[in-house]
Amino acid sequence: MSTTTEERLDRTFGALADPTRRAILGRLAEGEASVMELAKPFAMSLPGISKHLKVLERAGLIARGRDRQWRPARLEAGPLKDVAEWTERYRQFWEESYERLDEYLDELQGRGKEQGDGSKR
Amino acid sequence: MSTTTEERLDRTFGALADPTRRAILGRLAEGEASVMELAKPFAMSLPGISKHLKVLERAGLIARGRDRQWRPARLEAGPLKDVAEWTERYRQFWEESYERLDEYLDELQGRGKEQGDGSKR
DNA sequence: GCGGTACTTTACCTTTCAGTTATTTAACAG
DNA sequence: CTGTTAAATAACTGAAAGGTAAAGTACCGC
Repeated sequence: MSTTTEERLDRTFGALADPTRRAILGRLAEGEASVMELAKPFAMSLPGISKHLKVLERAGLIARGRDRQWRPARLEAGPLKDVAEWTERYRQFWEESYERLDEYLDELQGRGKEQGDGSKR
Repeated sequence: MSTTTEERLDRTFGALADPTRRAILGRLAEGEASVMELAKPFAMSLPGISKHLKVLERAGLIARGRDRQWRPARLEAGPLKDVAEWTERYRQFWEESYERLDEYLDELQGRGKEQGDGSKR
């Protein structure tokens, strides 16, 4: 039951795989907000928003407070750090493609005449 | 039809929200591999792996080649760059908590006497 | 062509997900 | 206590996800 890193990433990525939930996080980056406030930009019922908040809460991306009849939500970015760290491992691969693109552009510009090119790898 | 950034992020985060698929990407970071090779570590049928590969391909995270009867997959990290950039916006929020922790530790250690501190925010 | 290897596709099943409306709980204002 | 506002919960629906077994496709070696 001890929620492994893998399970945490599952929930975090799962929570982020929805535009409404990402937009809610975007709003919360500006400060905490009530459910009504969070719902305003969306053509969605309140229970719908409530459900999204529960998903975000389960992923640890938000925490809920209490202010009289309001239950404000606030951003908890811890899981996003895990996402950033997971992603970081692949940085070389997307930077690499720019390197290859640069090479290719060099080739086009100047000495463009190596061979017919059978396979990329 | 023009696949917006939002839709691309949906598919990317969605694809990453599964441990099998993340493990496949991890394997592909070491170089391209056939479906059999990719399937080996998992207790899952070949069609299962095939489906996961299709999800990854739709998200643009892998590309498929052809080498005789094999259809090797290779990593395409472009979408991960988008993830890194999306996440970056929230960096201040997870670093912020460490700052507060640092402050707290400073307070405990040495000059613990700024003010009474009524509310955490 | 035939048999084997490496997949992909199809058809199906079960579980989860995103959304709804209707009902219930909680906190306040008179 | 009554009514109103804020939100959560329940019950339901349709669609998508994740898995399987079985059939189909593509390529190779002989």
